[in-house]
Amino acid sequence: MQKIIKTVIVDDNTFLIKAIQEKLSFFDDIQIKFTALDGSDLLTKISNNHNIDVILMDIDMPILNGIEATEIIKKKYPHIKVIMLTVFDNDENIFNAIKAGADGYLLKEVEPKTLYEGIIDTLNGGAAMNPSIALKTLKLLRNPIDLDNKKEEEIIKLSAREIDVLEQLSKGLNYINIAENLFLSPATVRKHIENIYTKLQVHNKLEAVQKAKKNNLI
Amino acid sequence: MQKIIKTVIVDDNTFLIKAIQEKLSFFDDIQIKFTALDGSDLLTKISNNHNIDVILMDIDMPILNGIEATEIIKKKYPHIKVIMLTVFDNDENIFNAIKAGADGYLLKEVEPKTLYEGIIDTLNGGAAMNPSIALKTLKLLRNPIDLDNKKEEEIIKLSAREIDVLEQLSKGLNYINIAENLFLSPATVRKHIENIYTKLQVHNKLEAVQKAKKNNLI
DNA sequence: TTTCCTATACGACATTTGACGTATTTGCAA
DNA sequence: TTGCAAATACGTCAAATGTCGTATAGGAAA
Repeated sequence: MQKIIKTVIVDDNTFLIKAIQEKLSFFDDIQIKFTALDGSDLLTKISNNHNIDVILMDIDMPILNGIEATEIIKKKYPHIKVIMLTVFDNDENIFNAIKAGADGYLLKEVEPKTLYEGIIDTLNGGAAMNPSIALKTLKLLRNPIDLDNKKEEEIIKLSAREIDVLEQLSKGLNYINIAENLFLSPATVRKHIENIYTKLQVHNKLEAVQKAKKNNLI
Repeated sequence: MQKIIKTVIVDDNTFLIKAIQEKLSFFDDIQIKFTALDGSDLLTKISNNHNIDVILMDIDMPILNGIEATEIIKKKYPHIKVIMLTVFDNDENIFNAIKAGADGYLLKEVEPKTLYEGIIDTLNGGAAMNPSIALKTLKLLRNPIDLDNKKEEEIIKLSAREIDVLEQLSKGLNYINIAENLFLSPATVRKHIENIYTKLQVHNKLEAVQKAKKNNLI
């Protein structure tokens, strides 16, 4: 018995959606649950039904593009696999898509069989990739230069003391231990952390540490 | 008319060389120019004849291993494509091979057709990669931290389900949300996390996520 | 076949965390 | 000098987390 693969297609071009649907129509175990015309449309629809295995995502879309949408989807529903399916294969898009958490990156001209195998591979814990894309990822790995630069970071200002606390927090220490290390009362540590959360607009340790790392605060 | 692909196989195990030769024997346009038993053997032979299209390179070999050999080959003969063909798929080897300039990375258990297509793709300016390898390169790209601080990672074995849960955990989701996403009871999520903690020998989310990232489990 | 592991699930309990309000001291800048 | 931000600190409460025990079903391994 084969498991049905619940699939979603996101593309602002209805002709291309049709084309993808036709490519997948050969395979009985692929079921298109729904389609969306841009990222925000996808988010709306998926909030009602996140029982989805894989999303085939275009990049260039109005309102909310595929990379932004991927970031949100992977954050909220990490179990859903996202495969970028696009005509663009420039380094920026590839790298940003990977950073956003994409599980694969294929070009739209892909053969039906290759697309299908890519979906299967991805669901089996691999990653789907065009050979040309694969080469670009190798190059990116060799030149980690481009990895850091750019990105307009919001200017988040934490006090030196708050950074101290955050640093400790990032090591997985609890309030008591942090207090001991910094010669503070646990109550103070809690207050610092409360203030940090407010400034970073997060609600728990993990998010705080992640956001801090992303903004090079620690 | 098809162009003949001049191929070299490098492996210290003659049985495996034979196996690879047999896999490629189905394809008329593949011509095995010669084989070598280790990196230095390869260098000797290739200095007499570098009219070669592609080298299938084992990693674990005496005298001069596949990664060192790749580095030298790519420096001296950049036009020759090198595809790693090995049983090892640990991060170190993958990353080092890529750094050394490998154009592809396949596992030895590869299907004949996949191997052949990998060679073709590579010669056409792409990169050959197993889906599982592809995923590892993506993870390496997302976590450029681990590129430096390798060292023999302890072998931690988590079940696929546990990795699912850990992935969700790493996004900062709470038990309830993880349960919803994975269609589980929160109690089960808690139990999974409990088991994860035991295996990773940690005692909270943050430590678990950090250790998991360090070991490229997520 | 039996055994072991995995995935699933529930309950209970103590601890930790996150959110809120409040308050005192200190040092720097307006 | 005044005022304000930062650092310090306490208390309370609800929610989330970490730890323990237990249990069942299914599948893989021995």
